[in-house]
Order: sequence, then C-alpha cells, then structure tokens
Amino acid sequence: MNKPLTAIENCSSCPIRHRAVCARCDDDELVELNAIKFYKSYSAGQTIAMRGDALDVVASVVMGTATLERAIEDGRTQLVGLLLPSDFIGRPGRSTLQYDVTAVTDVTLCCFYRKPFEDLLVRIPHVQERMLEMALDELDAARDWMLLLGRKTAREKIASFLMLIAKRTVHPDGRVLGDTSRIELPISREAMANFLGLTIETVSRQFTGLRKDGVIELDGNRSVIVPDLETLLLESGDDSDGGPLV
Amino acid sequence: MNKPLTAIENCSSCPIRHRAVCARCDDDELVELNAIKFYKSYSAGQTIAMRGDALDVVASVVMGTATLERAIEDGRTQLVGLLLPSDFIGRPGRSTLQYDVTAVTDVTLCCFYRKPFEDLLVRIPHVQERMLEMALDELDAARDWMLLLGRKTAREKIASFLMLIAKRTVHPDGRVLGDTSRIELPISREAMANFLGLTIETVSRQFTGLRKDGVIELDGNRSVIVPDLETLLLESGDDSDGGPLV
DNA sequence: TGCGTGCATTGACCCAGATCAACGGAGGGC
DNA sequence: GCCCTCCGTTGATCTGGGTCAATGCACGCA
Repeated sequence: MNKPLTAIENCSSCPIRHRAVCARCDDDELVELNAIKFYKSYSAGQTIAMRGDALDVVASVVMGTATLERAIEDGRTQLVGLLLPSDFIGRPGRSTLQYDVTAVTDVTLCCFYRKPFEDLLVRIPHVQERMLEMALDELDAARDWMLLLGRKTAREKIASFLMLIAKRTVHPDGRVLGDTSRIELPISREAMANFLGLTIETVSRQFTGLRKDGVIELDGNRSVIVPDLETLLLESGDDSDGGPLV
Repeated sequence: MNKPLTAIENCSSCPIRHRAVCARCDDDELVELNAIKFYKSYSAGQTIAMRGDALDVVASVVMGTATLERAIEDGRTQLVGLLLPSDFIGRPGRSTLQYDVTAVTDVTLCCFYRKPFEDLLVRIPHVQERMLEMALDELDAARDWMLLLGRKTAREKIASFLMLIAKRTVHPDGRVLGDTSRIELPISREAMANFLGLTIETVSRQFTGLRKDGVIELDGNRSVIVPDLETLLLESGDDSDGGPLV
C-alpha cells in the first residue's frame, strides 16, 4: 500500500507518531491527519502566540523549546509549561489561548487546523483517547510542579529542575537518562527563575552552591555535568518510588 | 419511554449530568452508565485513598469537600486539588493513584467501576470528549494555581483563594456569585495553608490584616463576609479580563 | 463546673530568598 | 583592535514570611 505518507512518516518527533497517538492509526487515518497538517518555524525569542489570541490551530513541538507563560501586569511572570519536542500546544474545544507562548530556541511546530482536528477526534476514538491521556499526564506534571512551587527550597527546586530535564532528554542514540550525565539546559537563567518561582540571582547562587558542594559541575552556561545522579536526586527532595515519571 | 433512570436522574451533582457530559446521552446510554455506578459515603477526616493505592474506580463528588494532596516525607504537604461537588477523581487509563485523597467534610461520591467506564468511553465519543474537556479545564486551573504559588504574595494568595471559593460556590437558589457576599470556607486554616504554600500562622495573620483593612469581615472561623467583591478582586493580583473562570 | 483537646490567633525573633548594585566575560558589529 | 550589549555571577543589605512559643476560644465530656 503506497499512500503518500512521507511527510507524516518523517515527522518522527510529532506526538501523533512519537508519543504513539497514531501507533494505532491505519493508513487511511494517517492520510487524513496528513491532509490537515503543516509545519511552521519560529526563531529564538519570537512570540508564537499571546494570551487572548484566537487560536485556530493546535500543534505539537517537533524541534526546539518553547515556553508557556502567565504574567501579572506588574511584570511578575510564571512559567506554566515547558514545551519540549513531542509536547502539545492548544486545546481542542477552546478557541482562545490562555497563555503566552514563546520560542526560546528556534522552534518547528507541526500544526493542525483546529476545526478539522476536532472533527477527526470524534471520528477516531483512539486519537481522542490519546489526547485525554496526554492531558492527564500534563495534569500530573502540573501537580508535581505545584508541590515544587509551594513547598520546596531554592536548592531543591534547582535539583528537581535538573532531574526533570535529565529525565525528559532523549539522547541521539535514543537512550533516556544514559550514563552520560551531562544535562543541556534548554532555557536561560531568567526562564529557570520564572519556572521555579525564584529570582535569577537565587538561581545563580544555587548553581554555585551545588557546584561548590560537588553535586554538579558547570560547563559554560547551558551545560551541567552530574557526577552522580543519585546525589542530585537526594537534593531534589523527591521521594518518588523511582517509578517512571516521563 | 420508561426506563429505570431514577437513580442517575437524581444524581444532580454528578458531573455526568451536572457538568453536561450526559446532556447528550440518550436513554440507552444512561442505562449503561447507571449499570456501572454506585454511591459511597465518607465521613469528615476520613482517608478516601492513598498514593500508590490500586484504583479500580473513578468517581465524581456529589456532596461535600475532599482534597488531593502530595507530601514529602519530612511532613511538608501541598494540596494539589480541591474537590468540590461535580469534580472528578481518578483517571481513566491509569490504575494507581498519584495522590492522597481525604474527605474534609462528609463526602458522597458517585463511583464508576474503572474498566467498564473506560470501555464506555470508547463506545460513546461525547463522554470521552467531555472527559477531555474536564481534564483541560483542570489543567488551566492548575496553571493559574502555579502562578499563585510561584509569584503571589501571602495577601494576594488569600484574596485569590477567597475569590476562587466565591466563584465556585453555587448558592441554594442556583446563583453563582450572588449579591450575598458571604463566603463559606470549605477547609480549615491548615488546609488553606497547604493549598497556598503558606503556614497556618501566615494565613491567620493575613485574614487579620484583611479584616483590619476593611476588605473582609469574619463570622466565626469558616465564614467570611465580603462587603465589596471588587476590592477583594483587586487584592488578589488577578488581571483576568473578568471573563468566566470556573 | 471544670477540664481536656483541637483549632485559631497573636507576639517575638530569625532566616531564606528578594532587592539593589557592581562586576565579568562572551560574542558581534564595525 | 574597540566598544557595546546581553547574560550571568557575586556582594551587601533588607524583608516577607517562617519558626517557636504563648494564649484564646469553642466544644464535648465527666
């Protein structure tokens, strides 16, 4: 069966394949998805969408890093989502965006027109099911994040963040959490501060503190080497049973 | 058509009706739902379920208030969900619970056996759709909550919490946010502290402060009178465009 | 009527992290 | 080469909210 699936086949980071929404799609369904999808790129620093914008597409991150932010007028800003490859933006069933979306590196999105995507969800139950699963996973992540924001110390917040990035990083060879204990930070100190509910000065001081205590080594501003991940985990205040966290 | 729908018809606070999942269910579908559902009650203070418990039911709150909590071993606790009537507990597709669920008042749940409920989701797309919508609403709420935890002052946190409860309260006559500006607090000072990432002492001091400044009046420990909701809204630090939040 | 227990309030003090300010180093344009 | 800008680090100081401790108050129970 040779149908024109190349574009979507090649979209290996697209959640529709990568996170297995469509592991169960048959060829006809893939063609349908393919028909309503297009790619769009943004350069680092660019605003992808702003709170209140009408949103007639949903999208998934193929490449790069974007952030979801909520701000108060006086400038205080809280990051409420970190969008890495395979993460989903937008919500079927709501037409305006609640948050500011910004590209922090160059970003490529795989977009779907919202209306036909919604129609498709009704027709193909297992895609709908996958959307629900993704939303609930995000909800769990948001709740862990709430524990971090409400109850953890600055040092624990930094350690937790490093563990989070380490766990989410997929190495070129496909491994996750490999013995290469190098963590590439996808965001700036400022974005980290907004992620963790801290100031950039405190973030910086905690990095210095962890370095002086031998928990981490710094290699430039965006690269952290962790001699022993177990030590870092202890610092994070997480008592998770070691189960898979995503 | 006289089918035995009385039980589910009477379950007016059940989200399956109340939040309109099944506004679109036909009689046969209601019978199906009815077949896998049962009620369960808990008394105030009782643990409904603990983190790690196997979870073979999903449920919605019919009456009372329950909390979803995440704790670290040293005792620090963060409330990650406040479950009021019509809220949903549990997630289709995952068998173990991530959080502690506690009844803070007497609680009645409308429970569905998870497996048949999941089967039903696949068969009845608009219920699946409603589940997704509810999950995404919760996600939005969680993100606003993250802004509160990460960036708001103690006073703003208290004011935001009061606004949240006011907005979610449905008065006996069906009105929401009526001119009766009395807010009944569903939880103790301790639970509020764990909700807001504060200590009970700080919660208490902020209540006193708001009272001394004439923003609120206290009537016992569980009842707050707000002369002017607009003033309270200003204190909350929310710049929401006044749109419906819920 | 007094006592115990569990919440809430208040006071005194302290400290983690914010704030304000100076400095350093890596590009990048010319 | 030089300068400029952006980002991160470090230092000095301040303060909001935490900590520790005492007190108040309502309710149940004997």
